[in-house]
Amino acid sequence: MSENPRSMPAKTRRRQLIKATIKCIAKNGLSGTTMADVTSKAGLSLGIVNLHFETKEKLLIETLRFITDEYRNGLDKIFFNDKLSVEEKIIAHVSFDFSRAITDRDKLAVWFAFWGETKSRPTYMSICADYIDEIAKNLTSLFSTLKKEGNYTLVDPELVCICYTALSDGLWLDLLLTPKGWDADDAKAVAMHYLATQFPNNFSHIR
Amino acid sequence: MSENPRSMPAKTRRRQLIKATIKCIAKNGLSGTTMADVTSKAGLSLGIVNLHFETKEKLLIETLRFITDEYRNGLDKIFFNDKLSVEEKIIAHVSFDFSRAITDRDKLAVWFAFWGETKSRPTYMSICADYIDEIAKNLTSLFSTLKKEGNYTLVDPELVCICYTALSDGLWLDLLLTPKGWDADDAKAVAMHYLATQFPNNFSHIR
DNA sequence: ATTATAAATGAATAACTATTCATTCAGTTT
DNA sequence: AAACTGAATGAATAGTTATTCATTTATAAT
Repeated sequence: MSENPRSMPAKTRRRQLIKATIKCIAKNGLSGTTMADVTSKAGLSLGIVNLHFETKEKLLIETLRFITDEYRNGLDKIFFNDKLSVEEKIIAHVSFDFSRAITDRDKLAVWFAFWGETKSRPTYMSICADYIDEIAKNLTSLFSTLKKEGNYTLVDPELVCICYTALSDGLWLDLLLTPKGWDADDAKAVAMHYLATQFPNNFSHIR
Repeated sequence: MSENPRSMPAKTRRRQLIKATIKCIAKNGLSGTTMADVTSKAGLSLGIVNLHFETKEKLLIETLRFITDEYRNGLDKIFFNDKLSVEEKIIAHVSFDFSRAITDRDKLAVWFAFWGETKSRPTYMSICADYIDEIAKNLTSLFSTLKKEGNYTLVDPELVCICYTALSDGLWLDLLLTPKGWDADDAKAVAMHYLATQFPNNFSHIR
């Protein structure tokens, strides 16, 4: 237990507990996750969650926020990277969506656990609504720019953004539910296949 | 309470309880649904769930099966309808996916409640795995036939099936989460937009 | 009309789990 | 080294909820 000295900075402990919570949610679901589970998985004592998060509900919300921030920050780094062309940004966006960090089963389970639990949906929406909107705007503007640059006169950037977003949600669900014989690279190929229908000169034949 | 005579056929009571369960899951989530909630929503007494379903878990499973069967049966009627052309069958499939009966918010909430709850996922998979596979096979064969009939040499029917299925899953999630300004007809239009990219001679300009 | 059968009830029980807080302990200051 | 500080512990508490089952009630059979 050299990993667990008696005393640690609060941030470290909080992160340690959030990591344990992600694993517990993935194994037992939101409501199946007990304080005893989380703390024992973290190798700590039962009372420590209340010390650092006050309530179970707040621990769960912070766990969602952790994953949410990770996703938003990853995409922001791509959107605001001046060294990338529009085409490269879109490819980077898709690669990120189906990267190891995002398609990690435990983390996917947390997303869908919150989406499936109506009780926490209002809270979820208030956490996510803004950044979902921001991501949609950014992605739409990328499609819009590529439309101009590539003379794709028939493309509807907003529609493509909605379709791509729904498609990736559905592919994440597949990755979560499907036990074997299907991985993040396969899912990414499906997403690229759709983009190739809209921007054939940019995305066809890309593996 | 003329709706609730003291004694009723078991099937009627079971269906009555399942209907109430769907509403409760939509309002409070899987684990937030209590026996007291369900029975009072059904206007019956607390003990009746145990009488008809033995346990809460079995009631939840039967509720999932009810919705599952409804979906499968609806699609089967389309697939095995000899009077429809392949094109008509595909359109009917999409129309069904985004029909009132399927995009009912309460029912969508039940789907995602189960997908989000890892604990019941093995049970869920055993209920759904077979028919999911069957639906995929049927849909793929429709795309395959349309490819031949329409001389769409570049289309990959299996890929289109996977992509359409993921897309509709994602659109259902949007319908569940998005509060306003977006309905089943909008979602259907997105799905048709994708099919039009693959079979432009059949599905373009269809509202 | 009387008895038999099955459905339905809901108070009582048993099990589970979030939360509290008095106590313990490690590291720091004086 | 003695006193202090705050992080960490975990037994005890309080609240919730699935499940049981003795009793009640409606319907069917004789």
